[in-house]
Amino acid sequence: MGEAVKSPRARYREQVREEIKTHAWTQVATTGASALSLNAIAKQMGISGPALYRYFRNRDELITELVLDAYRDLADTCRAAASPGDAPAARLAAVASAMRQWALDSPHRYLLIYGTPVPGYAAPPEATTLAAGIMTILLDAFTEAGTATDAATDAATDTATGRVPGAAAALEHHLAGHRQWAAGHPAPASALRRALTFWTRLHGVVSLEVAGHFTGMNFDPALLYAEETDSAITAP
Amino acid sequence: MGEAVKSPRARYREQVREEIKTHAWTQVATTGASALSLNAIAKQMGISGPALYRYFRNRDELITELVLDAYRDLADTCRAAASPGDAPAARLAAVASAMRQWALDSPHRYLLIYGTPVPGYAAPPEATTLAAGIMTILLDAFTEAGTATDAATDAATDTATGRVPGAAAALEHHLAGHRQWAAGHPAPASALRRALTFWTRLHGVVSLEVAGHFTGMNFDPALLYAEETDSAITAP
DNA sequence: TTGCTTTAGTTAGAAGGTCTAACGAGAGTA
DNA sequence: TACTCTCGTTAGACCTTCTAACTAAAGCAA
Repeated sequence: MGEAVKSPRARYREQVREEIKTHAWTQVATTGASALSLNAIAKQMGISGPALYRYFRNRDELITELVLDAYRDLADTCRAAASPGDAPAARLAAVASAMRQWALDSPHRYLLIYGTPVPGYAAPPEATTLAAGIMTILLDAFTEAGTATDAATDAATDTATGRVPGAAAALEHHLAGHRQWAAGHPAPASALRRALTFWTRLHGVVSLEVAGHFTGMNFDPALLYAEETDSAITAP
Repeated sequence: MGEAVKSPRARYREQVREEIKTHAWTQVATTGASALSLNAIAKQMGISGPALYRYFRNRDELITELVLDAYRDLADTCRAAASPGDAPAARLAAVASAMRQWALDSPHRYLLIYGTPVPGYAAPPEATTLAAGIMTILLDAFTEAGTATDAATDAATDTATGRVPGAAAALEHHLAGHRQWAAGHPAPASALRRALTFWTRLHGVVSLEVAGHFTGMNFDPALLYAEETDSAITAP
């Protein structure tokens, strides 16, 4: 509010920081975050290496900034995909599709968030907040979906097949008492469980695909992803 | 065969290579693969840095060796967990449990295989072979399990709920024509699909856990893993 | 306008890394 | 005994991150 008008120096500073981040992103996109070099960025910008340390305390601080940008972008992408008017199942399908596309658009950006954490690095608290924001979209949808189909699901699962009870029930019971991560969301335990498995199942496919573990296997990951999306949305 | 007896020089060489790898593993276990330093290993062994280049052409070759060791160890662990006498569902549960334990025993070793690939690095063909070996265990179990419960599953899925058809059927149809990765295994398409989702679902949970994405969420990943194991084994 | 303060950028350099080149010394082999 | 092969050495090129000390200029205030 009060800081709407900034001093010219602060404006310039902001501008240079953005330019550094832009160069960093192209480097991340091409060689990955582990090969990110402050020296190379400086050379590209026509300044000396140490000059960058006026803008970022060290390499980790720059990477942290990139991680937060990536989280923000992913959260925005998911939010944009979940059209409020659509039915919950359609919203979830759209979010799933958007997430994979976001990952494939820039594999290194995805790996920056979900890949191997860099040695000394610790994710900033804000990252947790942003991750919770994505989770809220899922919790909203599963909560709404759950109340609409609970009756049918209960009827189906009470019959023959041995699904749902055992492990799933145990997990739900546990989550009912460990729901701090839902940040006060009034989702029922079943929605907590389904949102969690939605996340882990899709991440399982995407992360293996992005890391290249499907290359050479010669099948279409999109179909596997579609199947897992479907399973995560329609399974009880 | 003919090379059973080796020259003393070759034996010494083998021995030093092993010692280097041992030091490399402790370094991977503590700081992760990205921080692996040949210089540091040499210092620990009391030799100069360049001496290591007599044994490994470069850093990548050492890492490749570690990756193959990790694959071999994971494959052995899975094989050991799948007792031939047990029922397929029990074997799969044991393999799932062993895989998570293996990952948690040394997160960096898991990430060496399934984490962010290092920039210029390409997995050697032997890695694909070893990965296929693990897959064979799953295909065996799901093939055996499938023939035992197919009738019941068909009956259940023909009824009310909208599961199985759509995406799952499309995936199975696709896999029936793209099964090179199964390396000649006579598994039916449903077993191919279930083995694949077994792999991706469990990897989804473990990789997020190992990368620390559950820390701060304050729930027990073991229960989530148990639920996903159950879903992957008992789902149609 | 003059002068002070703050800051951006510079070069030099320490400490670390991978990796090559050239050389000495010893172990294995003929 | 003499040759060859290979191991380990040092020197050094070329990277990296990051600190220290200095210069120059921009902004601000009297």
